[in-house]
Amino acid sequence: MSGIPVRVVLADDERMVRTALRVILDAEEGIEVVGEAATGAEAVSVVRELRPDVVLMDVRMPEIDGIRATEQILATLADPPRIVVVTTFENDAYVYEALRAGAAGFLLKRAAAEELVQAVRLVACGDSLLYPAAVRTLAAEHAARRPAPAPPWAARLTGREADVLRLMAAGLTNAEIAGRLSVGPATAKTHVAAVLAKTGARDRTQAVIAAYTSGFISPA
Amino acid sequence: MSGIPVRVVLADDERMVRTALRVILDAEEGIEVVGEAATGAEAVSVVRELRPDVVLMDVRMPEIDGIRATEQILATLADPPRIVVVTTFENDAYVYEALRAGAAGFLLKRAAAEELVQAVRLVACGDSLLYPAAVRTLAAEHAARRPAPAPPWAARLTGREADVLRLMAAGLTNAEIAGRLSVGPATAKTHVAAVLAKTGARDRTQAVIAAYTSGFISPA
DNA sequence: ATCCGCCTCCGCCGCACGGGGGAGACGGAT
DNA sequence: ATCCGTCTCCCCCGTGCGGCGGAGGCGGAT
Repeated sequence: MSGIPVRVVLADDERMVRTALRVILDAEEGIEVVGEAATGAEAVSVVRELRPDVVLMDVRMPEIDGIRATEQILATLADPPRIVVVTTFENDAYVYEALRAGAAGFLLKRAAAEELVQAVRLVACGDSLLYPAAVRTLAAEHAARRPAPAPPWAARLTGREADVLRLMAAGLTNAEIAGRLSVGPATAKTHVAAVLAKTGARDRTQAVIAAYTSGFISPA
Repeated sequence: MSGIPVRVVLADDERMVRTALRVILDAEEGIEVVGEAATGAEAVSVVRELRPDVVLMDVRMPEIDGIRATEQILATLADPPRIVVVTTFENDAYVYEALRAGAAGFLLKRAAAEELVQAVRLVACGDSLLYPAAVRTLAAEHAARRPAPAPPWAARLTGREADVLRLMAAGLTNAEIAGRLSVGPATAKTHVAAVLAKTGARDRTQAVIAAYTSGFISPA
């Protein structure tokens, strides 16, 4: 490292913010702020011209917001810079939008100067991402979805009943379920009735809903 | 910062890895490796005794793996250290498990020394998380789930029909839907029929399935 | 040998459901 | 003034569905 400095472009509609960031970053060894932009459109052209290593991109900007600017930069440039999206609010929607747009990192404006510097260094040298507490939410959300809220009745279902519930959740009628399982229609009905009783569902629709909401089957 | 050094504990079953990490980290200003552990159980007791700021935890270890060790540390200690999980493989399952266990960060063993150092500094100074490319997957997964696979019929549903579909997906019968919307049963039936036609569903169950799988309503 | 859980089937019955029509009222679009 | 989409409601009809009870076979547990 530190052979050639990390070249950074700042994109923010407020001059003061840009100045503050520039002061912080220019004071650092191996980091050089090479350009600024006040709008999303300007950011795109500046980046296209200067080809920086890292872009600090504000989300809220006139003309084109940071998200779209990020999309455009990543879509139109070969070997694009790593883009760190900067925002004031820890708004989930922005985080996800930024990630979807292809941002390499995400940073809050209230982040400490150290965090800012490390963020720039980090995204510059690796394919790593930097994150504020928002990731906790993302991760927790994902984690919460994984082990499922534990369906209490799932364990009580017999193997055959589980099969039937899966087929019910696929939208099959009793007759179709019977055909698929190579059993008589009466048998299918019996299993369905058992599933309804064990899931506490009033009808097959509620049973299917329970199957989805409990994670017994995934929407995918 | 740099007032008091960041105190780090290394947990990895291979001595060579521990040594390598120690060499890298000890060379850094403001970072001090204060302890090592070769097993998950050992990691728990060492951390309990030394109270470090950061723990670099290998996932694959004898007796207790890194994930469980992380869980135990976070569950039993007040003011626990920030734990960075280190692994060789970019295995998604490990990432999610680690996050679920409460790890503050995630790092690949093939990460550059710089990344390692910055990871330690980062988790030590803020509530920030550090990430390798695996986050891309996580984020992409989340992003992919957000805008939904675009339900083509959703736009074709009228406001009332959308209401009805939501109530259908809640497990209500036609009569109940009518009551909830303060309309006659016949009207509810009409709307239901329209929903079935537009979603291409054969019966209400299939319509509800479509609502779930298309993201029209969320399992949560 | 006995019990119990699971799977397999059988009837009967009531009803909500879904298909196929038609119809009136309101509002916005042109 | 006319059309069209939406919401509202009505009829009939067939049937799949769900509730009820009963039955036989088969395997494991004790």
